[in-house]
Amino acid sequence: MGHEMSANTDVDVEKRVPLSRDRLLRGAIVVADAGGLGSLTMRSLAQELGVKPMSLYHHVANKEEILDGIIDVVFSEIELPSADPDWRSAMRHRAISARGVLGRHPWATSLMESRTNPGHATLRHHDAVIGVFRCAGFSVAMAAHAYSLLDAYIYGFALQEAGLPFDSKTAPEVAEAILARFPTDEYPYLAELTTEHVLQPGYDYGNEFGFGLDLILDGLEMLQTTD
Amino acid sequence: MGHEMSANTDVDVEKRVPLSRDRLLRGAIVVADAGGLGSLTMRSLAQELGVKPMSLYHHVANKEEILDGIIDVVFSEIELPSADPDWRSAMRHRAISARGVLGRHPWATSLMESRTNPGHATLRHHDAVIGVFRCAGFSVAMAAHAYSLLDAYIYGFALQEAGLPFDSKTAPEVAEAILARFPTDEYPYLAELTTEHVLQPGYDYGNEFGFGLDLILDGLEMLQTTD
DNA sequence: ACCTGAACACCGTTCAAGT
DNA sequence: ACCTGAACACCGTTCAAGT
Repeated sequence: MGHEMSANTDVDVEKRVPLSRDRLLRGAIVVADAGGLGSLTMRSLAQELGVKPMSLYHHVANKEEILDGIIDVVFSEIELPSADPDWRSAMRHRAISARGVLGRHPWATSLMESRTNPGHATLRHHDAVIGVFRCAGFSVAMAAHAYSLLDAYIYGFALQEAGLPFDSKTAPEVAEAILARFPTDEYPYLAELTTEHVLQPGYDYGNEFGFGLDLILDGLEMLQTTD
Repeated sequence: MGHEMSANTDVDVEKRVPLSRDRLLRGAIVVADAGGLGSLTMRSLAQELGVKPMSLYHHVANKEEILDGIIDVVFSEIELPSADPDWRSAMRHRAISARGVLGRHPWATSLMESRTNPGHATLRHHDAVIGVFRCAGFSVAMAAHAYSLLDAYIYGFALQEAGLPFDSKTAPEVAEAILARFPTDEYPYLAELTTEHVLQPGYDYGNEFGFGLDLILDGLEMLQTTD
């Protein structure tokens, strides 16, 4: 439905614009956002772009290159950390931006596993983050530790969030359905946590992000001033 | 090669054993471990089991059920946390076990994103972890925070590790190749970190896991005693 | 009850042909 | 230079038929 609408409204505009690598990648992200990574095929992408499947091969060598490309576009959407001397707030800001971007492209996090061909935006992003730590006085080894920890947390949280069977808003209904499916006495702690926490009004799994992020930043701050 | 060997040595034994859901799932994990998730097809799995593709449908409804099933088998391989009153060491032990299991099945972490149908082993595992926190005196909300944080870190680290273009041992050669491909002056901090840290003899990315894990456990310990 | 051959509607990709 | 139709070797899955 949304897919068709986009094709209908844009088709006359897009028709005259010649296909380009950039337009191809943006189209791929639109398709993946709408229907998940499984719905992104050379044929579905071609249709989104108003072109035949074989035309795509004039702008990319194969589908692998598309996947590498859209990951790099996703990275380019994450705000670079500011050169603020306050590394903690720069890192906090950047972590929140990253989580937001990964939340808008739920297919992206799991795709990073198989991509070993980082693009320009990806490398520049990594460089900027490490730079903030180094300028704040972290040793090289400590910057590596900090970066590994922070990004593991961000990606892992995004992965968990993407895996939730509900969108944070409609949690209650679904949690209740899951709870009903398994015997409460077999998983007592899970049942307790679900009823007393997840099913409480106003619960939003997304809020858990800040807790972990601040705990990690606190720990890094302590190690740095102690060092 | 390894695939063929397994088929050759086991085919006579496996032939007489009737196909079962259990044997099917174990076979699927063998195939995915050997060639990645992309190599796991109904046809390749059937061949591994010495059977025709259509026979599989007698034991599972479809491929989705296989994916749900192997994720649950992977969860069952992770050691449950001991009922040790020392929650910190129980959690540390369990985190290391989880990371090891995910490292042996690199395809598993990214698969968790799309699985919204947790099996028995998965639920029991979650229940046991939450139980350790509750028994150690964590509030329900605090147990939820702690679990979300720890698992985000574990999954995220496993995802990063799976995405490395090298296995930890052969890091130097590959890192050098990557470094050569991009201009050092464009990514100065990345270059510095690579040459002065990653390329040092004895570097193993896997060692970063302990740093983050201990920082997180320290933070949780402090919050708990303060509370 | 368990297995299977043939067939269907899909994939990514190649190749030779069109403008 | 850019696009494409037909074809190839694959997918997951259905259905009717075998033992």
